[in-house]
Amino acid sequence: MFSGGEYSPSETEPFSCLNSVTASRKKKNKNKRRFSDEQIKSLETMFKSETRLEPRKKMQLARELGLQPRQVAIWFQNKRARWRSKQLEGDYSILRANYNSLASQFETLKKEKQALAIQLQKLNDPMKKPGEEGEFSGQGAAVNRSEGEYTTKGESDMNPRLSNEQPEHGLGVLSYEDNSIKAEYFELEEPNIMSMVEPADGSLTSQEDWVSLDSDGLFDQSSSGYQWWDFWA
Amino acid sequence: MFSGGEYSPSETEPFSCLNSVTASRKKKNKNKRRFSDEQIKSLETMFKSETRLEPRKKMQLARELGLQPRQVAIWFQNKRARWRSKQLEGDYSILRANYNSLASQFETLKKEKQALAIQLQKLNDPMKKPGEEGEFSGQGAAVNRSEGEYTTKGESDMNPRLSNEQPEHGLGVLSYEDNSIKAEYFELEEPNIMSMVEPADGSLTSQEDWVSLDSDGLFDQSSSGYQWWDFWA
DNA sequence: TTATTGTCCGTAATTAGTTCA
DNA sequence: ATGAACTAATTACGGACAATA
Repeated sequence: MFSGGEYSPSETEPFSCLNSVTASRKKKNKNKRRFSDEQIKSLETMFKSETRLEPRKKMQLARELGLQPRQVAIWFQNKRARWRSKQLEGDYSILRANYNSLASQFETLKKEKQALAIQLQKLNDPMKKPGEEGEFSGQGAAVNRSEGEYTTKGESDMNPRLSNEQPEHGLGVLSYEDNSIKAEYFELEEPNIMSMVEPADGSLTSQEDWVSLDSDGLFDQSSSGYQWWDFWA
Repeated sequence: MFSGGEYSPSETEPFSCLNSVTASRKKKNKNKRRFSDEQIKSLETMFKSETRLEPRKKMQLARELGLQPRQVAIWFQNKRARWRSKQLEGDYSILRANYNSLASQFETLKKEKQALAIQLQKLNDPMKKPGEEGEFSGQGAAVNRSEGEYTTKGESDMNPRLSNEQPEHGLGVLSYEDNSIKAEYFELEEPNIMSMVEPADGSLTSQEDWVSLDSDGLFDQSSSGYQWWDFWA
């Protein structure tokens, strides 16, 4: 029902200025902004087919919905903005999932490589005692090592190319000083995990006191205190 | 009087209703909205020390700046929101950098493993023709394989744990069917790269026609058309 | 219990700066 | 080079929710 609905400042009044009204009825009324569900639905549908509106359809839509063309235009602008930030959120969780996936693949790959190295060592020199598991430290090109010499503790200088600067934000790419991957990047974000702090909320890291959550360096340099870009933007 | 900044609807008038006013001075004046630089500066400073302020200081600050307490409160809310989304952006680029780093480490690790496998094979049976390079497909626990048996084409079922559901958004974690890492996740986002499509813009993936960018599956399932959560949210 | 207060969220609308036909 | 349309950043509002008095 929501009797209110319309509201529309109409073509003749370019500004709405919904003052007073203050002491509104508790429930209904819907005295001011917030387009009606049908208006929203139409706009949404339109947006799905084209995120930008040609003047043609803008006018038409505005007439149909009883809104000013300006309002339709603004709605589309805001919608695009909202959409972009939603996009970012989605991309983020996908990227995080991919990262976690890759990380565990990395771990198993490392184990496999270790296994191969051990086998190789056994074949190479069956008499050696199995203390430090040996591996290559090579770059993949220098494969044909003579025979028995390994450098212990591989993965040390794996790829030097990562050390280029990151002028973007003064961000320093994190050079993976040790070769353990820090396991899951952020626990895959099931809502149940955050729920200890604040039960009903679907957002990502946001919360009133999320600052206290990642205290053990899960993010390595992000999301803990505040640093670099946050203020002074 | 006070043609300048102030505006403040004052304590007596809870609503502002700034219509007309239209014909404004070109440069100065700053008609309505937009607090003055000093107000902003104070607010910003305050925010830096405490992102949420107790009613005590809210009042004081409001008096100092000639704003309604409500405005101060709202400014802080909005600021917190802006800050969070900035945070997300930062986290995203860090995560992407880490992903790229990990990906290239993964590549070199894979090469190294391959190299070991080849060596092993050579030692194992020097007479065999070097067709399919053999590897383990094992899970890391079953390391001590008898000796000569390899399964060609490793990495197939590397980690089954990734296939748990992702109820969050209906997002399907992307199971890495092939073992090539797709190289750089998104080219490290130097502004110069985007500049082919739209020169001056610092945002992340946003652009009017960014849809045409990742045509070969860089994001695998993100950022190409639109799917799941975007509309119908 | 209900009423108050504070927070976050989604969103409408405004402003300033940029782009383009 | 003027103006229409866009973007990004802001200001502001109302509703949902939680803690509290």
